Amino acid sequence: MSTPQKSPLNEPPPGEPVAKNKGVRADARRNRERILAAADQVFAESGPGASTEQIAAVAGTAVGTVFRHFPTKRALLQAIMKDLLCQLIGDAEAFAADEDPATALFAFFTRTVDQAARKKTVIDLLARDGTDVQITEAVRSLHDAVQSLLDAAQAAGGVRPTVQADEVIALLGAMCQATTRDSWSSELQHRTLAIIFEGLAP
Amino acid sequence: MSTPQKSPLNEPPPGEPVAKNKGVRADARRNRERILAAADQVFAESGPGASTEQIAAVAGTAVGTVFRHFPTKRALLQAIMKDLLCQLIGDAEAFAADEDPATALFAFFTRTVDQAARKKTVIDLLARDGTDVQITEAVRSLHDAVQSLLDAAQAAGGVRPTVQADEVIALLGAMCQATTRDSWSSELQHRTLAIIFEGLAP
DNA sequence: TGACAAGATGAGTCTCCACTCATCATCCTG
DNA sequence: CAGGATGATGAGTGGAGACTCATCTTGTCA
Repeated sequence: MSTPQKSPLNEPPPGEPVAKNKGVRADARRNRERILAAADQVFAESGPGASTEQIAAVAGTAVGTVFRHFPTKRALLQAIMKDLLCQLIGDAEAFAADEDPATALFAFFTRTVDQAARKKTVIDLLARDGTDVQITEAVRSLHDAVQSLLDAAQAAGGVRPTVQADEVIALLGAMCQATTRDSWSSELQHRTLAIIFEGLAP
Repeated sequence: MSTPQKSPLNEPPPGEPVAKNKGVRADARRNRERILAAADQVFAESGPGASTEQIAAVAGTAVGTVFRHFPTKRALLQAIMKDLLCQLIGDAEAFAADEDPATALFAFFTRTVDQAARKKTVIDLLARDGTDVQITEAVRSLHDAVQSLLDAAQAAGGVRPTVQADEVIALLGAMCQATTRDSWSSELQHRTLAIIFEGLAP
């Protein structure tokens, strides 16, 4: 009962934007990355039902290692979802910068749905919020990003002014789930998107 | 090894539209109904993850009885999905008869999504087809029903002529899944539907 | 380089759930 | 109303998967 049983290691207080995680051993950091990558891949292929063992196998570690880094399967899922959200937000900003405002929103929409068809994980991401503070926070950021895209598009006359951001996000989530669950032909997917875009247009 | 081990009992050859199931004992028929009702309720509340034991409890039977009637959890799910599909088709026909063609499609659409918000089962129903011949067949019927609704609406000038039935069904499925998974406010739900209807309009 | 703490390992535990079967109850027919 | 057949029962089986922990390995720092 000397109690040096376990050191958390899961998410050290976010000192800074991943500030090189000072006292953490090099192999530990490496493993964490591998596990994250493996989980991303496995969840993408098999959905959230995939087993931890499977992830460990792909990562080339033992199960215990996975659980050392992420105390719960749920925690692992959340970590990935957070990453994905950040990537989505990045996409949104990129489109806002590159495309003209009238099409940036549509381009972002299409891109996201396309990706969802491959990454089954994105499902729960846009749908469920009641998971974690950090996730909820990331969702808010996404909302903001979509809001900007929408504002610009409306200012440019590309989208009807009465449309609101939560409606866009709702539609986005719905389409992501749908393309994921059963695989529409990409042709059907695009025809369906076209209808939605028509509904958003002035 | 005298082998009177088991009599199937699950879905006797569809002699006629449920022709009173001749040789079937009365309590058996009663139990089948109870189980079906219980499963409908439980799956609606807890999603397809609900355990068979739970369903048996609600039905007031033993697990064994459930498995006597439906050899597999999947089979039970399919039976319910089939019922639901039939009900949907009935709805579609009712709306086609009552409403004017331009709005019948939209009314049916709204009704279905509203119901889905309550019945979690409808999700997999409209999404996944690769389950069973009978289901696939029922899905085809639904497709036909929507097709009629759509044809009439287009003839009446209520829907853009380029819209196709599979697109409508895809949108319908997507919205059902979405409202089901996390509960939008019914207000958001209707605003979102409005956008889609706008997209379908000429 | 040696020593020790941080980390990795993986067999084992625990829980949950779909499904089975020997036995008992009920229906129905003659 | 008797007796056989059909159906109901529910403890038991098997398997899957999340999570643990005693033990071994390795990175790191003096």
